[in-house]
Amino acid sequence: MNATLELQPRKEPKQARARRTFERILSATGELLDEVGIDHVTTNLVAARAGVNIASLYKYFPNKYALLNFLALRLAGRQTEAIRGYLRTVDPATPWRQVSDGIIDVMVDSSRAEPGYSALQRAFLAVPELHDAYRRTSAAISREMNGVLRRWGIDLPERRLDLLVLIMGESSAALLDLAASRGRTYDAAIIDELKTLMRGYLMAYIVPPFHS
Amino acid sequence: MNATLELQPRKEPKQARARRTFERILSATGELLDEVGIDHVTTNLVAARAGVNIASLYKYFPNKYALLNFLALRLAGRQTEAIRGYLRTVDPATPWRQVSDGIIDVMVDSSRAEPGYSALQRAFLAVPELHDAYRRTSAAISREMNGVLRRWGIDLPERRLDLLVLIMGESSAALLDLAASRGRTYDAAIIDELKTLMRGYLMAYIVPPFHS
DNA sequence: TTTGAATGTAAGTAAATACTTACTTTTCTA
DNA sequence: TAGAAAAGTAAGTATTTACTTACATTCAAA
Repeated sequence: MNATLELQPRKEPKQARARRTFERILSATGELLDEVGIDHVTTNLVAARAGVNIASLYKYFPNKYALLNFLALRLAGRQTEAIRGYLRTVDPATPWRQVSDGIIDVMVDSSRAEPGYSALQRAFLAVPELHDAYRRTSAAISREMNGVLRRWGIDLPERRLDLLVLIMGESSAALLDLAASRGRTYDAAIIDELKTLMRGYLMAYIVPPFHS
Repeated sequence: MNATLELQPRKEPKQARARRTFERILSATGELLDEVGIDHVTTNLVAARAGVNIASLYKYFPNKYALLNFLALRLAGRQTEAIRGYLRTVDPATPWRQVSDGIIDVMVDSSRAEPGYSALQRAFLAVPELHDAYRRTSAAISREMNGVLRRWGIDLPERRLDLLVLIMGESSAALLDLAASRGRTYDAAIIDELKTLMRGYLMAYIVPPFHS
């Protein structure tokens, strides 16, 4: 719609009280995204849930999409960080199948800890205002994963690797969302299938006879 | 929100002129879903794009979600029908990998022919009002696919098969959406990867050594 | 302890949005 | 071809929604 919509926060909270207000706005947004869906999340509703005045919300965010954008980037950043952390600690000798499963477990844990995550993941593509956040997030995850894929012996040009990561990221996101949407606890059966799905995909590239 | 929101059309168009109006409303909805995203699709905008009075829209649909619900069910029904048609005509001796690829091609073709399809597929889970349409659609596709999976030698209880179909459907939908969202022509590279993804998943169940 | 900066809010406004009413025009049927 | 049913619309209304203004309170540095 408006090509030049400002998506950055107006200012950072500096005092402790302000940081609490800021965080309560973000938590409320995440909760409401899960509860009522992005269609029904309004800034007035967020402020009410957070227990702050609507004017306070607009002290920190110039508009609704800046708020969603900030939350989306934060949650995606935490998820990327969790994956990075896992990859740092995992024994390099661990079989790739196990690492693949491990990454999925990390994503589940980190999504579970963050209300609104899967709703936002979905909104990334549905809401034009969030496209940019989506692209930056994808790029960050690609950087993290490209090295892993190479270590597993997948020898492809950078662009191809990015594509693989994109495929894995999108299908994982969709299935995590699905697993979360049926009851508030993640559906373990769906998570298991997601692991199988990822292993099958990777096998096509790691175990040569199955390539195409 | 409102637990008893009516989601059925108010009435069917009976005369030819009325059918045209009805169709123009639906086309406009599909186009706008692609162009501005579900967040910015309003009934007034739909009516304007369709070139009909807003009151005409409400002659046929009691509210906005009934319109989205109707369109979602129609598009999903057409996609299911296209798959059914493909499966009827395909030679039973065709290798499963080829059939798997074929189904994806059918889905691509049928999505391409229907503006708004991928946006609605995404909205299915994001908008609570569409949850029911989603469940019915999933069930219809399961009926279609369960037989195929059995013919390919996947011997699992009905509930398990439903789960596999759900996984395949969701990841396909996500990647079709992705393929459509980057430029209006479907990104062929993503479609290829989707085929690899599905074959890898099916292999885990069809080729025993790779199960688990 | 003063004072300015940071934080917070009461009470709005303008615009957007979902939806209706009251009426006219078109089409079908007997 | 009259009359009724179906279809269509001009012109709204009520509500929601995003966002602001003008002012009050709290905090921290001097």
